[in-house]
Amino acid sequence: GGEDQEAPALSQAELKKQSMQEVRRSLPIFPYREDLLAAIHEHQILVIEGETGSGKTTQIPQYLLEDGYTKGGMKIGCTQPRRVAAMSVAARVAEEMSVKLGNEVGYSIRFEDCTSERTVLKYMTDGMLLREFLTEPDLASYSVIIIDEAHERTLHTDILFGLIKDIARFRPDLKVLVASATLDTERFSCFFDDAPVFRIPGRRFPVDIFYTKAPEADYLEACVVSVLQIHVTQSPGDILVFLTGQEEIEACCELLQERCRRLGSKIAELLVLPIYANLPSDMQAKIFNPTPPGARKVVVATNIAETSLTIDGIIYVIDPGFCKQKSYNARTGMESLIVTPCSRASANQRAGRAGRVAAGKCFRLYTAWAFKHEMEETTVPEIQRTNLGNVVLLLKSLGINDLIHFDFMDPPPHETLVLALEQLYALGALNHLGELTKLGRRMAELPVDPMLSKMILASEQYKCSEEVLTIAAMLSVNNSIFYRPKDKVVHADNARMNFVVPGGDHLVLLNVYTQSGHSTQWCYENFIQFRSMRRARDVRDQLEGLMDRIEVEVVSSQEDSVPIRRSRSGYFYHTARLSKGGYKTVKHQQTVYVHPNSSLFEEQPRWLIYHELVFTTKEFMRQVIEIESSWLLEVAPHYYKSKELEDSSSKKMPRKQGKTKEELG
DNA sequence: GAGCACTGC
Repeated sequence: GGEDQEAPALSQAELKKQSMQEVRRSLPIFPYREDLLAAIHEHQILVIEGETGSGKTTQIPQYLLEDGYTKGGMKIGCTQPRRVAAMSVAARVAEEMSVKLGNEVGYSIRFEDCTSERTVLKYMTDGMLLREFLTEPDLASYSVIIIDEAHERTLHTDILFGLIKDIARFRPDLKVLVASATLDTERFSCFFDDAPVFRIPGRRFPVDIFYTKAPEADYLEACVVSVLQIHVTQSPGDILVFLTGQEEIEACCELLQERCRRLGSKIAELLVLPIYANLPSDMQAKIFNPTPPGARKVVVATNIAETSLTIDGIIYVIDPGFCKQKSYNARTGMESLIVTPCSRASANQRAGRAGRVAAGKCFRLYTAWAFKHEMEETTVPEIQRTNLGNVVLLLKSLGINDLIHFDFMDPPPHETLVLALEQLYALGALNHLGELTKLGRRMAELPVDPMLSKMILASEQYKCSEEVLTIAAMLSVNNSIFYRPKDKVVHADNARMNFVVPGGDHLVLLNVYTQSGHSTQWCYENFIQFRSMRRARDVRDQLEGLMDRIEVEVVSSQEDSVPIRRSRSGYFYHTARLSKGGYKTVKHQQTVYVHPNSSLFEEQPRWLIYHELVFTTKEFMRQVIEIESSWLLEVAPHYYKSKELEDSSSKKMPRKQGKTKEELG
């Protein structure tokens, strides 16, 4: 001993805290801290234009907290379009504040609430905040709401715009921040009654953009050639190629591998890696492995690499300028997924992926003229491309009766709203005045499409809610449950055949779920997508948890499929009858076909109900179940005239059947 | 006999 100790050395934790504060102070947003707080103090609504890497998402809530906006336990809420972002940003902020995640800083996403009584900084998905309106219509527990990534214009964000603008009028103490990338901030400002725009620069490297001199006839081939050219002529750095879907990506990867094989040792090693959302996780993870020295990595991706994930080391981007986009035709109720030219905003986002670590280059496989004249400025917002049944039900249950005049930033097509209202009326969720019924109120509690929630509520009377909950969960998993890799098509189809039971696809799905071991091993052996099964189980658990609140008893019909199929007739809007060559929808006499993947593809029953109508090569009904036409009159006498249900192809049908119309009134 | 962009409650 005997040594004089001066001030005690800083502990590990304190050192870490200090360096973290240094990082915070080095962010581009830091010099703007005081001005930003002053602007927020002065204005109720502020649009914040901040590029990626400015630090706005992690810092602004902390600045507000430091400035006293959480006094008295008031919360600061910040929405994100994606679950992963909400989780990871919350974790980062908790670390910066040296608190345990879930205490002062937390997040809330579907299936997972990581918040507590103490939580004052709450990150959440935009859909989650939308649901919160149901329990707290004025958001009274919040002092600030931040809508982040507003430029993405997700369906939920767009609805939030209208609702928040409305409550801001009678809650002058509520601060609203709309944060967006450099895009369209004027439009946001205009929508929010000329709210001022506060600009924060980002930290990005320059990206040189190159166009082709003439349009490319075959963009897949052009991609392959460009990759090889970059590989041979350009300095080190990985390549990111944007294609539209799995099939294209597989084809591109195969072509690249084949040409590299042919060139052999004449060129350096090229690692070719595909990435798309449906790719099994272990294969997805490969894109993040560091590139070995001397080699080059090329990642061939869908739009997933545009926003959802970032790959380090990308210096070169190849952009053919196309993407797959969903659209919805409200006149026919049909969805389609079509390859379309992407927007200029999307093209710029793609190019930006080349400038995250160093200066980069983007090769656009179209002409500068096409960029300027043939591409739309921004992508059509989701609200204008989708079925709105769910959203309309939610807004109705928030007491918004006049949806036609709701303050949408970009209103959906009139027909989409009308069809949604019509269907809700037909389901009994709305009365003839367009007001929510008791049934509608119960339906709104369930986070599924109205026709699925109707099915769940109908199952009560047929005593088969246990089974119907499972079917609803399986149907709301939009991906195919069945895994069908190209090289094992026969095995996969055999595995699938093992699950087939009579009655229709819904019963097959029920069978898969019932037999499922839910383990990765079981799924792998049975050619079932593990991720889809896990999701179905999560959805089912959530729905089952809500049954108490809507007063539905969870009971099983055991082996009997009739009650299950009867519950399904809640889907009477989606009825089709066999007619020569295919089917005709009962309501619009539209010609449609059973999807070849359906278990009823060969049986062709006289009457069936389909889950969805999708246009690909033909008008296909996906997920169909056999029913009896008499059930339809039972569940929807107000909707069907018995004449429509007469079976003209059957000579056995007695003519007096038509009288039931009068009998049913 | 066809085929699955991406999110989210």
